Amino acid sequence: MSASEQPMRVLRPEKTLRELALEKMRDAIVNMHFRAGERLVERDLCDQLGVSRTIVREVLRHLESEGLVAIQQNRGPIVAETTPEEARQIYEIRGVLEGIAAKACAIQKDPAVVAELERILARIRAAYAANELAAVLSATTDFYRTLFENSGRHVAWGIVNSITARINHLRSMTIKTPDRDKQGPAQMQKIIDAIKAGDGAAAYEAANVHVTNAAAIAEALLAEQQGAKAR
Amino acid sequence: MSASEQPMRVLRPEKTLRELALEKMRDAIVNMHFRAGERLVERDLCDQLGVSRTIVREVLRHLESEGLVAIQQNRGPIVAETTPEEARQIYEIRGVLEGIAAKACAIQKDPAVVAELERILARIRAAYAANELAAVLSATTDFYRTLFENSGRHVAWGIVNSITARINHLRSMTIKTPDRDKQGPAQMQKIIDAIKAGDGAAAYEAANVHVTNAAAIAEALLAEQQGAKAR
DNA sequence: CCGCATATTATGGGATACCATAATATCACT
DNA sequence: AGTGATATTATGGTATCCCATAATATGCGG
Repeated sequence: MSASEQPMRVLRPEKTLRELALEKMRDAIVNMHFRAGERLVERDLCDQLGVSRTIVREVLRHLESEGLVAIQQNRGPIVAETTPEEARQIYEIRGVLEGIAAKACAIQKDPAVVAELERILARIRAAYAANELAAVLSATTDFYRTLFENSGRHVAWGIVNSITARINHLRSMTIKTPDRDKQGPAQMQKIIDAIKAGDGAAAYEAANVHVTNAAAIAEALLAEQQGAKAR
Repeated sequence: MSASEQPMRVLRPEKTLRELALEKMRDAIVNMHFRAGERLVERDLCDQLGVSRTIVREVLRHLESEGLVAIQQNRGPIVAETTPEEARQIYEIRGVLEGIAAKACAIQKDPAVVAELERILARIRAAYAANELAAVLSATTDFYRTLFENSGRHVAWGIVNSITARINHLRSMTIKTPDRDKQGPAQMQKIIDAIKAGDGAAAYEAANVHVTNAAAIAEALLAEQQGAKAR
């Protein structure tokens, strides 16, 4: 059969308007094109996105369930503010979830995955060296995605992805921290080493340490901000 | 002051129609008033819920983001089916999240929380004895809610709550299993004991074991079903 | 000029009616 | 029987309504 290799399916990427609007809005919020706490007036968003109010409302509801938008009684949606305490909780959750993904990878011990992770880590180091912080962030996301998807942890990846969006501003701050360009990659290397060794417990630990470390940096930065404000 | 104790606030539970519809729909799906995979025709739901299509659409979108509804290209929403593999992942996630909540409780070691947990566990035992399975489920949910909320893990509780909805049918099956009426409460007692002793690691382990056990039972039941179908 | 009551406006919550299109079902013809 | 044309159903999406309420502006009496 000529079609046995390539299943010849006619795929259609045709996303709905709603999905496009959702991505645009999520992107806008995550990249802070709105101030935290800013009101999101439905009719204004209709103009800005060029879609009807129906769509805007569906999108806002969706983002609410992701925690990026908060809807207050009779006042409508605003950009959700993530408190330091919530950020702490989010880092804690990421710590254990990334831990189990890393552990699962270690147990599988797939050389292809190890190679992929090493390629991505090289990209991260290069991005740090070139001081391209956006590239650091996206490559780091790739690193974790690889961990999750290759161990079949799709549900967990969905959760991590969703909650990480709420602390994106902290992520971009932590990677700018002095020495993080060495510490971060070093910790990720440990994850890879543990996977290569097939050591599940060590992989869990290494992934957990990496997140816990980022959490500590973020907490320090927030405390500093708080201090500066009180001054 | 006569009003000092009871702050005399005129609270308004005034939920929006949308929220009411959302709860009704979620309830209907979780309690399997729809078959898995069944199409959810918007206009029909309008009639059944007595609300406009606007609301129904927002609700369906919301439930999609919770994973209870799946929306397929140009065919509209259907009741999402949770595969055995997804169920496995969900149990794994619950295992670690309930673990960290239990651990946090153990570190706090609050006698009031311990007392509360023991009250709830007594209710669970009573419900098992009376063979009131719905009461077992709701009390078990209370047990875990107590663990999460009293350790301030609100974000994690939200996640657990949401993913647990997707395996509700398995939950009601596992608690019917022979011996689960003894094993389950015994494992929960271990969690309480560890908290009482302030032993974080033991509390994590006990909570994790409880969930892992439920997962194993569910997996066995699913395998059995599969076998029966193939017969 | 201040305090209060009263418009006014902005906006959300919700409902309808409508259109275009895709998927499906029906049917008629050869 | 199988092909093609047609009708039906339902989604994706839009445009407007209406009403209730929160915030703001306005105005008036002292």
